[in-house]
Amino acid sequence: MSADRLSWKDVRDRIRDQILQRAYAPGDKLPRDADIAQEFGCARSTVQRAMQDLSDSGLIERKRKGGTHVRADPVTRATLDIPITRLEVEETGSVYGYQLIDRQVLPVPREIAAKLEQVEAKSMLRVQALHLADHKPHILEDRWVSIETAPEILDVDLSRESANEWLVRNKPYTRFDLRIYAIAADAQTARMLAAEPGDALLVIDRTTWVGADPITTVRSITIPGYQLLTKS
Amino acid sequence: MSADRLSWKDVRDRIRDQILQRAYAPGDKLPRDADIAQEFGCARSTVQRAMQDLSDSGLIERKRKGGTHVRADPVTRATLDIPITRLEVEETGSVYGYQLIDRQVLPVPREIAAKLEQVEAKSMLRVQALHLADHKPHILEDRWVSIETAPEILDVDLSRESANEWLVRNKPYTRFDLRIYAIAADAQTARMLAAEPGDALLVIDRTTWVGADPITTVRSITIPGYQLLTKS
DNA sequence: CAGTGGTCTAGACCACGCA
DNA sequence: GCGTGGTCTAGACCACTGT
Repeated sequence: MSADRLSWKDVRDRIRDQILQRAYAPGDKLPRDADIAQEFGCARSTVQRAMQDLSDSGLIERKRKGGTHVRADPVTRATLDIPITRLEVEETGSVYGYQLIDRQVLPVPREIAAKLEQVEAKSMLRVQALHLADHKPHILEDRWVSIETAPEILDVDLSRESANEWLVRNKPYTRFDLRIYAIAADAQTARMLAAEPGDALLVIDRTTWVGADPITTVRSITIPGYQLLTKS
Repeated sequence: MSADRLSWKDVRDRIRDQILQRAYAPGDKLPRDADIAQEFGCARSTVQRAMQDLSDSGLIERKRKGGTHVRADPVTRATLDIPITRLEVEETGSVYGYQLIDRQVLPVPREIAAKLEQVEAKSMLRVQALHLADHKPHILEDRWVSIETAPEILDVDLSRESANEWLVRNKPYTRFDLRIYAIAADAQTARMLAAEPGDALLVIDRTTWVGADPITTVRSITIPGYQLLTKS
């Protein structure tokens, strides 16, 4: 009934338990991988795999020559999945809808250029759109798309397909930046989202690059009551 | 000048580039690991390591027998690190401060019990406290701590050490839940945070368990303008 | 049943970083 | 320098799951 071989998850769980039970306190040094492997009777690479997982989850810190230590300053490390808005809506069983509000090629304001880490401010495509769930407002997005990096966006019929979806499917990025904050709805935003002026709204700013080239920066304003949940 | 051996990161980058350049489109099937290994002239486990990374970052999906596919519904997957509040403040170069507002053993409201996934509502320790940065309000926390799971909390001098810090250092969890949303400041909250009533505030709810036993649930209300940033 | 990813092993060498 | 984690290899077997 008992496994005669240890999997890396078994090793991980045993080490984690030892840490939770204070056999090793925060800041303490753990034995070398090789010693742990010998103690557990498994290969060193199995211990290595377990340690990698514990390190990823923020429980321990590993350094060459320095060894493995229990983190002295524990962090809560969470994973946030931000799907395409359409899928997010459909996953709750709601009907997804989409409205293009505005689409213009405009000179880029200074603060948008800064977000994209661009020195010279050229013209970009600005797209404002509303995502609907069950025919009611869900997320209002205000987006700038680089025409240099993604010229094809000019040929996309953005009244049919959201820039969100087109970009995610057609312009993969290599790097991105997310920031999350709260704003109070102004009169115009409130009208668009069918909210009251002054309502507190969660906002998600996302900027993406491919290499050093900026693709897009978007400010997604959610309806009152919207919550972000972590996966694990 | 050139590495004669491929590292798993090299393999990952080459595969990622092929995906970015549409050699494989969303939904497409990639070759078997063994074939890729042969093509690249490396061991299969090296390809496996690369694939694991791409899978973790949400670019591909892998199934036994099913093979490896480029994700048809790309997600933005971010990592969120939430440190101890004191360290978060000190990292910005500010002076950290802390004030205990209230500490009482109270019967648990129904909605708090629900958050903790508890059926019977027993008494818990409720702690309200304010974290300061440079002597100004920073985060207001409203916390419930399970006396059954963490009885030692009753002996901690919470006017000196924050429950946040004590718990993180002394009650490691095995599971947690995070939710992030926005609220408008009510009169009392505004007063505590030196904000204006109606200000939009970012709120982080965190609940932790060890096994099936609840440890604590906390609602952290941040000052106006607070931003959450992702790590990568 | 059979194909594919997941894991384990044993051994080797490398790279980083502290002394 | 030298100790420790990081990685690579080659091969084997396992486990899941589609056909």
